[in-house]
Amino acid sequence: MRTAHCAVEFGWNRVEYCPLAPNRVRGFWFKAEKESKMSGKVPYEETHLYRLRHSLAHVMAQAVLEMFPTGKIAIGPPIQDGFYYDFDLPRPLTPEDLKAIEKRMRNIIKKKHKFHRRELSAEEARQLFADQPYKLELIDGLEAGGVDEYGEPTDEPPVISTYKHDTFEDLCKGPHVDNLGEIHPKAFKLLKVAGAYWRGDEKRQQLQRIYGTAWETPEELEEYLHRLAEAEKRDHRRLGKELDLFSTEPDMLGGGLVLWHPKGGLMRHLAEEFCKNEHLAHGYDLVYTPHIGKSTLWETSGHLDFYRDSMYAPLDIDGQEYFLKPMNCPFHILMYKSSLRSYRDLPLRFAEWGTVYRYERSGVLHGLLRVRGFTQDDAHHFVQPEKMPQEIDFVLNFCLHILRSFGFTDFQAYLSTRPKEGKAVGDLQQWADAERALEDALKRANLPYDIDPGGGAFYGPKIDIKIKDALGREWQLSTIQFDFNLPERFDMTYIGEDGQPHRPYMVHRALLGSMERFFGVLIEHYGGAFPVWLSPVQVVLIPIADRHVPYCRQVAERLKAAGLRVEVDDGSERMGNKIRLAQKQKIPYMLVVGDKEQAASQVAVRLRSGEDLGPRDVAEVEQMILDAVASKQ
RNA sequence: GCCCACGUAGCUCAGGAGGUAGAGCAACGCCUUGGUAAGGCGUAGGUCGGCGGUUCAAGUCCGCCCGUGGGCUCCA
Repeated sequence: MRTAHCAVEFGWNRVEYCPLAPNRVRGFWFKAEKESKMSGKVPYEETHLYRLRHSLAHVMAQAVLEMFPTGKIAIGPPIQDGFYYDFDLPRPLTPEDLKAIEKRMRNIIKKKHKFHRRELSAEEARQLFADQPYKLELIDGLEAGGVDEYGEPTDEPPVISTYKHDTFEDLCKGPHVDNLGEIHPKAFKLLKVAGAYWRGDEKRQQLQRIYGTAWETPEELEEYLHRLAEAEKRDHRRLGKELDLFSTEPDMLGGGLVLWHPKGGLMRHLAEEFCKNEHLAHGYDLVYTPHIGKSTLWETSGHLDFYRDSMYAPLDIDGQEYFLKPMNCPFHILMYKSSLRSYRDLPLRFAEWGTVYRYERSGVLHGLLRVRGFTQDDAHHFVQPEKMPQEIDFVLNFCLHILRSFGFTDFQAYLSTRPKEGKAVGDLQQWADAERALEDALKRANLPYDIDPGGGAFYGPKIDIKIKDALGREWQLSTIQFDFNLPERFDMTYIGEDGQPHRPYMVHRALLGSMERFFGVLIEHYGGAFPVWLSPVQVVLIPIADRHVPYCRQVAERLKAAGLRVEVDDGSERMGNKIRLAQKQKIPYMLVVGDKEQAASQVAVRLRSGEDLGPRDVAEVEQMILDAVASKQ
C-alpha cells in the first residue's frame, strides 16, 4: 500500500514536470512506436536514417580513438535527429576538438569502408575488448542475458556480435549501412559535448558525450539547423524578456521562482478566468486551500515517506512541524471528509489553482518549463467506482475542450495500462474496468492513442495527452489518473443506496498542468503572437503626426469602452518605426491614422501578419476585433 | 548535485598573446510632423557576477563561491 502511494505521487510529478523535450521522452517513444498498433509508421529502428546515424556513431568513435588512443568508449546509439557516443577520455573536449573530430570523420567516410558483422563468443569478445572496461561490462551483461533493451525479460539466447569498418571494431547489435559511401559527408554535424553518466547512474563514472545530428542529404541538415534556429527565436525565455511577460531573478529571489510581470499576469488572469468559468459551468466546485499543513497530514498521505526528497524543510510553528505543500490532494481529501457524503453528492469535483512548491535539483531548472514554485490547474474527482466510466468520459472531453480553446488541435493520447503482476495494487477486475473506461472514453472522444502496455503506475491506469505545437514538437500538458490508493489511506467513504459506507475512487487531473509551464508552451507555440483574446495589448493606434493624436485618443476610448485593450503610440518616432515596434510586440491590430483617416472617421488597419487592410470605418474595425476575441482567434 | 561552456551598460554583444572599458539598440534631451518594419544630433549610463591570489599593473592569468546555458534512465 505504501509503495503504491509512492508511485502515485512520483508519477504525478514526473508526468507534469519532466521537461518533455523530445529527446527526454525518446525512450518511451521508441517503445510506443514499436508496439503501436495505431500509428502504422515504419519503426525508426528499421529506417535507413537510423542505420546511417548508428554508423556515424561508430565513425565518430573511431575518430576519437585515433585522437586519444588511450580513450575508453562506452555506448553510441542513434537518437532522434542524430546520434551520440559516450567516451572516457584523458582530458575534457573543446569545441576545437569537435571540429577536428568532424574533419577526421569526413575523411573516414570518404573511403567508403564496408561494415562487416560477425558473431563471437563471450570469451572471444572479452579478448577483443580487453582494454575497454565499459565493453567488458556490457559483455558480462549480455552473457548473463535475459534482458532486452527495455529491461524486459527475454527467452532468446544472447548473441554477441561486432561490426567492423576500416580499423574500428565495436561491440554492436547493428544494424548499419552497408558501406560508408551511403553517408553524405556534408549531411552531418557534431553539435556539442555534454556530461553523461555511465548507464545513466550518477553514482558511476561521468563520461563525455558527443552529440551529432545526421541526415540523408545536406539540404535536410540545413533544414534541421534552420528548425533549431526557429525554435530558438521562439524560446519562451527570450520572448518573455522581449515582450516583458515574466522574469526570474536567481540572485536575490532564487532559482525556479517566477515573477509574472503585468502583461504576463494579465494573460494568466485571462486564461484562469476563462478556465474557472468553464469549470463552474461543468460541475466543478472551486476551492482554496492553504500553502502549509501539519506533518500528520503528510504522514497520512504518504508524502513524508515517499516524497520527502521533493519537499522543503519543515517550518516550526509552536513546536509543530508544518510543511509547504508539494500537492493539493490531501487538502481536497480533508475537505471531502469534512462532512458525511452520500452517493447523491457524487461525483464531487474540487478544482483549485493551487500553488505548490517542489524541490528540483538546480541543474534541471529551465525557464517556465521546470520550476520550483508553480500553480496547478488541479482537480480531484470523488466518484462511485461504478460511475468511473462516465466520469472519465466527462473529464476527457472537458480536457479537450479546454485545450482546444487555447488553439491546440493536434493531440496524441497515451493509455498506460497495468504493470506486471506483483507491481500493481488493486484487483484485476478494478484494473480491467478502469482500463476499459479509459479506452472507451478515448474512442468516444475520437482521439488517436497509443497504448503503453504496463506503463501505468502501480495505483491505476492513466491517460496522458500530448499536444503538438506549431513547430511539430510534442508537449505533455494533461494527465488524467485513477487513484485506488489515497481513498484507502484517508479512509474515505460515502453512504450508498444501501445505507452502507462505501469507498469512493479518485481521479487526479491537471489539464493545463501548471500555469507556468503552460504559459511557456503557449509562448513557444504562438511565438509570442497570441490569439487576440489573450494578447496583452490588442490594438495600438499609430498617429502619423502629432495633430492626429487627439483623434487617436478618441478612437482608443471608444475601443476601450467596448472592452478592448488599446494603446496610443504618441511618441515622436516616425510611423514606420512605430509599426516596427508594434510588430515586434506582436500586437494584433495596428490602426494607422493620418489626415485622410481622420477626415473620414476611419482608421487604416494593418495586421501583425503584415497584411494591410486599408482604411475602414471605426465601427467596422471594432466589430471585426470583437469577433476575433469572441471566437478566440 | 555532476560534466562542459558562459557571466562586460536595461538588452544584444566587441574587447588577438595582462597596461586604469567600447558598439548597436533601449532610456533621456533637442531638432524633425514624417503614409506601412529603424529620421537626425546630443546626453547620461559599467565596483567588467562575488571573494581571494599572482603581478609594478587583471575585464584579461590562478583558486574558491554564486548564477545562467547545454547535457546527465535514448543501453552494445
